[in-house]
Amino acid sequence: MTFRKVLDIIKVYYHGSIDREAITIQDLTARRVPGSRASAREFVYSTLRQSILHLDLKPGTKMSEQEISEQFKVSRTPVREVFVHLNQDGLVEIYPQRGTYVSLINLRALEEGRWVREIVEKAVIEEAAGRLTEEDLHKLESNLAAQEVCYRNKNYLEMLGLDDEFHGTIFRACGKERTYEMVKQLNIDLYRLRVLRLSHDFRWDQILNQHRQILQALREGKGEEAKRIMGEHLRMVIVEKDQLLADYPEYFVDL
Amino acid sequence: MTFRKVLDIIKVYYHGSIDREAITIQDLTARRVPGSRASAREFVYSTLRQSILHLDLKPGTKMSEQEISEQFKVSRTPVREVFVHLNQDGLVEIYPQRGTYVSLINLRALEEGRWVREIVEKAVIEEAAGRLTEEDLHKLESNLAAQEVCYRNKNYLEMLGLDDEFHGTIFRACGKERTYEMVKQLNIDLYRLRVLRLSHDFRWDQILNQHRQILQALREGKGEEAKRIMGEHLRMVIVEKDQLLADYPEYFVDL
DNA sequence: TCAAGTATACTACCATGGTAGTATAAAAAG
DNA sequence: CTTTTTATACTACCATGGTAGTATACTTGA
Repeated sequence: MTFRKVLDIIKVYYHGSIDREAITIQDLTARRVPGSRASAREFVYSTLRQSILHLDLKPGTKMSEQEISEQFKVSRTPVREVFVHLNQDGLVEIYPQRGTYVSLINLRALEEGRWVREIVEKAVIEEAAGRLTEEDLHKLESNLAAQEVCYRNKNYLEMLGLDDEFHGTIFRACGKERTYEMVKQLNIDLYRLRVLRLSHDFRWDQILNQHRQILQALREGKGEEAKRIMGEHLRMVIVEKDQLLADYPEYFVDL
Repeated sequence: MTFRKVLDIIKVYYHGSIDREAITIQDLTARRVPGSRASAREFVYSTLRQSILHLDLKPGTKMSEQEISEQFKVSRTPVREVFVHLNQDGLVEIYPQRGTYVSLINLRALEEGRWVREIVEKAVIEEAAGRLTEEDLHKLESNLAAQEVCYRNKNYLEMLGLDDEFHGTIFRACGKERTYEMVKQLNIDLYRLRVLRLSHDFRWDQILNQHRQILQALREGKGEEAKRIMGEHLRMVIVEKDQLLADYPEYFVDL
């Protein structure tokens, strides 16, 4: 259980040029982007969150206050606050006086998340059809262009992020940003699963194609068709419980 | 939106019309059992959460670490952790080095919450129809009986809780507990609004009646009818923006 | 009278030490 | 060898002191 990957991410965040030993709070705050007040808490939170979502921290990994605070060169107080936050996200489990662990991927939650996502995305896309502004459509087009580049370069992790952004843009265009955040929250385990199977379990060409069709239907104001394609699109994520439990038994829980 | 802008809004209304002496949590803390296993953090969290939801702490009220920790007789550390938690719930806004305030009720979020709730509840009730076990139906019946008692006693706050429980039971029966939590989270401001208008703005008799009809339709497996009634039921909560802003200008924000 | 600068009293943020509870392994008893 | 007891090394939890940043009242200067 090493945190080397986490440290790599820290370096990337801070322009990749900071000596690991030299990272202090002062450095972090000194390099903050004007307008964004990066507190230690926020920094540790966003870093750890991403590490968990990208499976740099595997499900089940132990994360002690002590160890994390040493790695991040901050005290245990902000780390504890981050744990509370991540616990609410469902990304870590806190066992008092025993330890804090990265949550296992919950297969039941996976199914439920997909169910609600299909319900909500279908409703949203129906609202979106014909209502999107030119700017919205342009944003979606740019996103698709980026997706194509990622597809050609087989940069699937970034493609996953763009996928999320594609759907998020549609929600935002309808004034449903909070809804999108909630759906994303419910599908947080699905996200980890998709990262886990990035290279071998996805038909990225089909996904890309469906995105194109959705955009086309939206542009033409064909709500029903967009809804239909979206349904197919979301049902593509097949969760083979038995296979997953066989391949990665230590990552999953089913309750 | 800048912090400053929000602060100005709060400042004006806070000094203008909110009685500082009304912010007392002493009564609630009396319920803490000394031998209880609940951690200080959990106790403070659940107490404050309920206080905010029940409007014992009005929107816009200042809540300093110092003050809260003294009232709860705990240190500032767990209080800070609670603030992080409440902040994620959307119940408080933290302005670093400035203060922490009970969130204003967001009228946009209100509309969005109602929208997604109607979408999801309709889908759930369709799944529920004909699938509920005898135990589920019995639970719903007991709930309705309790609602009738509350109605006769004009105990509307408890009735509101039973209302939530009624809907929650249906979700749980379908294995959609997490979805329910999400919907509740998105409707957290609606809850506060309902508490605010408890006595004068609701037709509790109609609500009770609709609950009865929903249960009946569920028992008979009439999914379509249950769905229709649920739609009416949820659309009953009318949000008159202008009226609200006129009556309680200091409680709301619209962005 | 009024604007600009200063002093003071706050705030949330972070570091650190101590504590009760828990798991593990060694030692003792059967 | 097995079970029980004890010792030790952890854990998250909480209390407390100090700090940088912010707002406000006060003083100063025109």
